[in-house]
Amino acid sequence: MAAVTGLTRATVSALVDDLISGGLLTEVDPPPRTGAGRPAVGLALTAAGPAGLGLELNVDYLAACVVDLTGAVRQRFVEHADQRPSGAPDALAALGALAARARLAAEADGLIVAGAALAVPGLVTGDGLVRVAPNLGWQDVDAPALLRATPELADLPVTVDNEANLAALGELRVTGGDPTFLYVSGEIGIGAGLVLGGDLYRGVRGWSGEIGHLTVFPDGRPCRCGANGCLEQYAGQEALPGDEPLAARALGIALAAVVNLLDVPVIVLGGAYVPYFARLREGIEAELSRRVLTSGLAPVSLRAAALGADAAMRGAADTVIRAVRDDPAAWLRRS
Amino acid sequence: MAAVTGLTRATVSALVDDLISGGLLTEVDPPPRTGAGRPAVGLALTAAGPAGLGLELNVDYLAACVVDLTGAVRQRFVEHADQRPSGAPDALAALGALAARARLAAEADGLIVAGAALAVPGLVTGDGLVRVAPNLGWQDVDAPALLRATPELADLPVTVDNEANLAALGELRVTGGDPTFLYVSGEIGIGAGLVLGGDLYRGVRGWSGEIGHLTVFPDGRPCRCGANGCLEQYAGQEALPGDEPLAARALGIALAAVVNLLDVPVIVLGGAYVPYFARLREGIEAELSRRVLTSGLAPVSLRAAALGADAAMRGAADTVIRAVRDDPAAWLRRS
DNA sequence: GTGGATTTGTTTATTGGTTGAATTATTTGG
DNA sequence: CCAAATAATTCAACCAATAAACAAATCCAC
Repeated sequence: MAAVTGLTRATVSALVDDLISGGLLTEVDPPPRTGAGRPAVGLALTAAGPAGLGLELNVDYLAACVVDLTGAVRQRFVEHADQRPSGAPDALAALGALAARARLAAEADGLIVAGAALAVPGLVTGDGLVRVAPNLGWQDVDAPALLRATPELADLPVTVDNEANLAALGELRVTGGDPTFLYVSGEIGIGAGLVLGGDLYRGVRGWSGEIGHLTVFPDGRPCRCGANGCLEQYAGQEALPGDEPLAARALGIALAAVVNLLDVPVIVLGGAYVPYFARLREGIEAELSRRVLTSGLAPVSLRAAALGADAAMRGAADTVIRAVRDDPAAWLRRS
Repeated sequence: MAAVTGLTRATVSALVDDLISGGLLTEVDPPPRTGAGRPAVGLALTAAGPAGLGLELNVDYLAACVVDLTGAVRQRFVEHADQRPSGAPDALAALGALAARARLAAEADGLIVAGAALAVPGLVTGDGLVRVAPNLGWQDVDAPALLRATPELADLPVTVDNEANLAALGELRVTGGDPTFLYVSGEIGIGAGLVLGGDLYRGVRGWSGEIGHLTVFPDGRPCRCGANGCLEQYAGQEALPGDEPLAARALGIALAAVVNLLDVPVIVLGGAYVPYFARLREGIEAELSRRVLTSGLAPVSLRAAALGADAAMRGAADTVIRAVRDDPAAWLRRS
């Protein structure tokens, strides 16, 4: 560890001691030997320390999970039900009940839930206000306040973010490899989460990733947003089943724009695109190689998401874990 | 300063002393009084310390300037000549001669040139290799090596970057206000520089900003890149004069894509677009308000660049200055 | 086996940069 | 002219990291 961080061994020892006594690290069996010398002590993130509560409220389901420091899913609850008729207060109360069950089960298991993060399909401001969630029929909903109305969650810090953004983070955690990629989530609408150098790019106001409304055919089909020819009208969950070649062409045109603009080397298709991936791939790649200026220098890599419908809630839980991991001293002060 | 940084006054004094004795700060007249108490000592970046050499090699001109720590342009040389027939070695030798004149004049004036940065219209890798510069006819040119062949520049660290990227940085320096914006440079081709939170986003391989090849009309005019309907074919310097309404529509469609994707609140049009701005504005804004999903929540601000043709070389010089400013201790160790 | 080489981890004194409290300096306002 | 206010410096104390020596635990060669 000293070699990796550039710190001296003495410093690393002191810091590791703090993390062990603070319950963030545990000593485990030593790693396999590599040659002569005293064997190193194995270190691992503890499975019994702080954990993150990941929540998702989507059009047709509620979900809650608890993920520990090692990234393992320790609790998982999903409830399928159309949330559109409920209205925001009832929907968030139902999610609160689910979240409370997940939290209590996790804490009975020795975990300490450090915070919660909520994924919603809509535009969210930095303080958790859901400005618009078209497919839920929401407008200006104070989601953290409604969620904390559940007594068992009243003491938890709650953040809210767009569903595609958090799904992208969930994917990042799993893939490990590429720290820069675009995650495209095909649901009723089409959202995207942009991960640049391992960090989610949210935009100045948190409204980035609205790839569903990129113009593909300027005089094309009218969209419910008021414009014409939006990607969503050709590659959304409703347009997709009938006409995969057109959907692939539209996706390819939109994704080529992203790559030309941002030099993103990897694109991950998630949500409803996963089962269609084999049928879409060739058509998308044809447009990418034709329209991306640098495709001759380095091809764009296209793949299906590794996580399924859990991606957003996993990513949500991960933001909580990540906050602890990025500033463990703050967590130690808190305990 | 202590209040702003959160450091104690004692610490600030010590650091400021170092910067003054190192020749980066000077004491100036005190700021206007605000009430009782001992007046504060005024501090300003010194005009006689390190400076940046900003260079630009473009299709029809060469340019060099020296900018001091305060941001003032202390030397400026421009030479108009078509660079396409010359070839890379001759063009860079001519630019080297111009740069040497600028450097010598600046150093006679008490400045110390800390480094050079070069703007070129092409795709550049992280180590300064120009992979492709289509409008110059260049391919795989080691620009730093060719530039340092000029004896007076042999000792300077040289970086190379895309012209639109550096122009965006130049504009950032001047505007001061918005730390997140897209700069669109209309030349023979169309390039863009993306400034996110005060930092230039270059992409994984440094190939971001190729907005000229965003697809606007998928079955439209053939482009020299091999695709159809690229923005460049409708809003490039050659297509522009005839048909401003079409150009504005094409630009609006492409810029709406950028805003939907990245939530960028400000767009700056530079280069050849500056004289056309009044004629393009209305058409672009119409498309933006129609096609940007969040245009109802917060309108996109559109304006013409403040710097003219000097933007790229000013931005280039600024990268050198910025390196000193961001790590003054490294500069002090060097001297 | 035994001893040297090798690697890991701890101990110790030292360093460098920051803090906090007290002190000095310089102005305004009554 | 004095009190209040603000600015800047001095100096002892502290903290985190360093460097170097030392102790511990293993492999390997003989």
